[in-house]
Amino acid sequence: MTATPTPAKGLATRELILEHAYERARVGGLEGLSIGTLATDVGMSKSGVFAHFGSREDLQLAVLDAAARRFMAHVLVPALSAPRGLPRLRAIVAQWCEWGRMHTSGCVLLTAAGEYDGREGPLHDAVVAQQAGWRGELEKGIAQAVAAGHLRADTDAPQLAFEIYALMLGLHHDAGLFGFEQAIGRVHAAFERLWRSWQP
Amino acid sequence: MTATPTPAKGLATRELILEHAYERARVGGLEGLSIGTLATDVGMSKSGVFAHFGSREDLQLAVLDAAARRFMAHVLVPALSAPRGLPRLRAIVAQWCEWGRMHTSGCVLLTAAGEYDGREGPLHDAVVAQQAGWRGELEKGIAQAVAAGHLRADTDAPQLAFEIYALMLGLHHDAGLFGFEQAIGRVHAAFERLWRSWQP
DNA sequence: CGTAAAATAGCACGATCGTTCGTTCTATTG
DNA sequence: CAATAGAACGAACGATCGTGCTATTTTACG
Repeated sequence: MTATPTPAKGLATRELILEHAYERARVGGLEGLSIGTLATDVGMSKSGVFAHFGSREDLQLAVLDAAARRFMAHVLVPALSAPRGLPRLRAIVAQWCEWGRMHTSGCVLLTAAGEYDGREGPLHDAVVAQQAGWRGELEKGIAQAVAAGHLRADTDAPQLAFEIYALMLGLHHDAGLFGFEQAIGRVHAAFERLWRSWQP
Repeated sequence: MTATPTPAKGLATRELILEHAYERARVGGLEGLSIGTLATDVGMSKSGVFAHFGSREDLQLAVLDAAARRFMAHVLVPALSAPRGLPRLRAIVAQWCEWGRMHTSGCVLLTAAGEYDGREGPLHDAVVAQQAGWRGELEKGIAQAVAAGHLRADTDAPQLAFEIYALMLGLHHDAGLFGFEQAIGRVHAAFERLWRSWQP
């Protein structure tokens, strides 16, 4: 069926490692990743794991990238099948909430934002680029909703995108500490108020 | 003047260690704290530092507690001199924003929430207790504003407290990644809308 | 001043860290 | 079959980790 275009067979191993690393990073963050424990997870030697990435930092970058791809595939891609404008925006939020439910025990992207927002280096740059890109997607969706007349013409897209993001941060925060069910109720209520306050 | 009731002189050393540890934890989190580097910071031996806390975990708990005390002293205490109700609530938010400006490079309390929300143990419990306590203070302030007629009588205090907290999470997130000045503008705009939507 | 207690230093331990190196195994290719 | 490239292993490295122990120094008190 799906023939591997590149003959690389050991590339599947790399993917397997990233899968385990992703789960580890959800709990302990990218900074908590260690090649030794990771090697035990996948049943390989430390040097075997190490060879796939060349350095711990490159492993962390690969995990961050994998997390971003997962997020986009789970949140943005399904929402694109909803009609442009507010419906798609609502679909994005709905998928995002579902993502939050699946990641109550920790999200790699948000954890990474907290880990590297005060430092320098490739990981910081990657986090900023990832976050800026996602914010841009949000703003694009908002602009489409404005163009479709679903939101007020004078809607401040970056402002609304910020408030949406803030609510999702609140969801993740409260879900992790106080439980998802309570948090998602608050988020839904807040979003209804938010949409209403920007409706034309 | 202020005579030390307990004769402990070396207790000042403990405070000095906590001061350095607090600064370290702002960047690297409580999980990034190491007794070795901390000892170098304060110019002591590892064992000398270690003896003040008995274990790394107790050190982390002490830093977390110190951070909470600092937060309360900087945000809640000054706001208590403002009149009850909405003015005090606004004062809390204002002081909180100022706290956020001072901690653009990382806040121990928020970092800790992200580090331990998916784990078990004393640190998790301490974080939950700290966050629940602060949320309770917010709700108390909201209830007073409702009682004073500054907010609608049917105001859902936990809901409003959640939304306030979410905006502050947004401030910290955006300030760390995209700069404080841009973020604080968005937060101010969002808060004005928020107060208005709950006014009687 | 002398003495008990607290504070700090020094040293060592087992463990783990990221990384390097040389070797072995496997599979593809000519 | 022989040659070659890639993948994984195993051992070792220097460093650092948290944590015990035992001296030694410093402080507080009678």
